[in-house]
Amino acid sequence: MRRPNLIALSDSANFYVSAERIFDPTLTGVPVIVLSNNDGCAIARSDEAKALGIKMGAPLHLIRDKVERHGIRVFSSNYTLYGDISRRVVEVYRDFSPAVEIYSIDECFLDFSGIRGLEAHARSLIAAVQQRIGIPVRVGIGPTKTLAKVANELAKRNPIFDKVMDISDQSIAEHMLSKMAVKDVWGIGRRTQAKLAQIGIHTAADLRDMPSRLARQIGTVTLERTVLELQGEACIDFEEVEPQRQGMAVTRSAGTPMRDLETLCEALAAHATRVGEKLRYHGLVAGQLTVMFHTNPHRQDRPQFSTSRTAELAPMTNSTLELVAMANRCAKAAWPRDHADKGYAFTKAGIIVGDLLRAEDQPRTLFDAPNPASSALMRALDSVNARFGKKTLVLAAEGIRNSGTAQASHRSPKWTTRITDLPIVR
DNA sequence: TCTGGGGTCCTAGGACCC
DNA sequence: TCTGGGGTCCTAGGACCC
Repeated sequence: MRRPNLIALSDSANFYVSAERIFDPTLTGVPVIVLSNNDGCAIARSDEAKALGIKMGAPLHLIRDKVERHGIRVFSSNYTLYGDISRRVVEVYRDFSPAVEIYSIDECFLDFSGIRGLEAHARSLIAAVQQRIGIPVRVGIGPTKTLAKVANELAKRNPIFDKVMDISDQSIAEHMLSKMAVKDVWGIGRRTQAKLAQIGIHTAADLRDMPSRLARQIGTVTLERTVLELQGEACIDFEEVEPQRQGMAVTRSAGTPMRDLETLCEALAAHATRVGEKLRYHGLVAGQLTVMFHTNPHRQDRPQFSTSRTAELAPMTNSTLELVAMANRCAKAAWPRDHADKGYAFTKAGIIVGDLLRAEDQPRTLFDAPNPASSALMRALDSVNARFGKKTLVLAAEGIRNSGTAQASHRSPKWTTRITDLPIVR
């Protein structure tokens, strides 16, 4: 296990917007937002859009007038593009650090142990990412992950630091922590902040100085680790190789509420289908499937219902047919008996799979041999949909009402991964 | 019928993050 | 205040076993 004594956190400013800007220079210096799935709300905003008061997660229909008044440029999310740009940024990072941990699509931890001239090194990295990929990044440096996150946060908030902040020096860290609100520390959310406020802990320095046992009492071991990390003791592993992921989910809010079992099952069939595609793409099989659905929690004036049902997948599978069948069974089992009285309106449904294993590691049993016809069918299904577009072939279980309703009317081209998207090729 | 202690496994839900 | 989707980790409590 790698235990760096100096860690850098590099993150991209407004990553999705920055990715869109690479290929469209007219987006520079103007307000830009990127929307969530289904074009529901704003999930990335350029600095100019933030300055106009567009909040994270603001629903598009509520900011429509602002968008038109200020000529804000609007994009549907283009995850294929962002994923590919992210991969290219990581390649650059590898030239500046012997070990890189990919933390999210726009953040990486880098091992900076033993590097002389930390700030200059960070500035070379920033320049290289800008020049080779065209993405602006910022770097925070500290002795633990939590302190690197603190430093990155400082670099983000204070333009005066010009994108680099190094708090590996004890006295600088001391000064900075006393000025930072505790809620801005990595791992401290609203609930924990409220609890901490009750016992007079308001700044990151207060948190660092609290007894770690007390931290464990009022929070969990997670809060205790945060305290120790702020003190400079590394408690969170540096994960160079991506750990085997534990689960995978596809959940969606429904445009129109689902009021009967049939409609719910159609939505779940579509989600299970997508889960199957993701499993096969990653070469995984699942041993467990969970169905969840609930009413709108923001409408407390309406009858509330929230449930989930988990079932074992034996043998393990990534076959759409089996996933959809199991989703159906779970949905029926979980369907509320008092629905006729209450008339629940379900606004969200999802499929979660767990117990994931690489398909080649799947245990073979004598009686449950994998069905070769099914895997050949799935390969055919995937290749047709890859060639002719998503949802060219679907299971009838998805129904026809739902098909093609996903909104993405402002999608940019897949500039780096789909040659036919390039204007010159069309 | 009432009573002990200790352990594992599973699930649901909470909290947080990007 | 309103709100999207996909993750992780942790804890409490129930079921079950010896």
